[in-house]
Amino acid sequence: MDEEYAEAVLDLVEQVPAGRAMTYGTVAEVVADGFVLAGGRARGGPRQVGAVLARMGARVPWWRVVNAAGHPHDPARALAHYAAEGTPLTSDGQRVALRRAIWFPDDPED
DNA sequence: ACATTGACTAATT
DNA sequence: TAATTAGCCAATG
Repeated sequence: MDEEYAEAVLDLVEQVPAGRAMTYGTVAEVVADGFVLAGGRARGGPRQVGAVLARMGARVPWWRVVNAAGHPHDPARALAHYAAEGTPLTSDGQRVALRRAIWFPDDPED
C-alpha cells in the first residue's frame, strides 16, 4: 500500500462537508486524477479506497463515503452521524440519498 | 507466478 | 425491487 495514495484518499475524505457524501468510485477517480496531474503513478479503483479506509479510516469521517447504492460500511454507526449532521436519507432511512447528498471537491456549496 | 479476497460497480435476470 | 454475473484493481499468502 502506497502511503502517498492513502494520504490523498484520507485528505479528500476529510474535505467532504458534513451532511454530504461521496461514493467510493468517485473518490477513486478524483484521487486518480490528482495523481495524474502530479505526474504520479499510483492508481487505485474503488476497492483500494475501501482498503485504505479499512486501515486508517478511523481518523476521518468515513461515514461520508458510501457505495453506489448509498450504503455506508457500518450502517449502525453511520446512521447516528447522519442524524446529527442532517444528511439526506432515502425513504427507508437506511441509505444516503445520493441525488441530494453527493458532493464534489469543486462544489460551490462547500 | 498463481489463487484468493475485498468498506466496489454496472448490467442483466 | 432483489439476486446474480462479470469486470474491476491492488494487496496478500
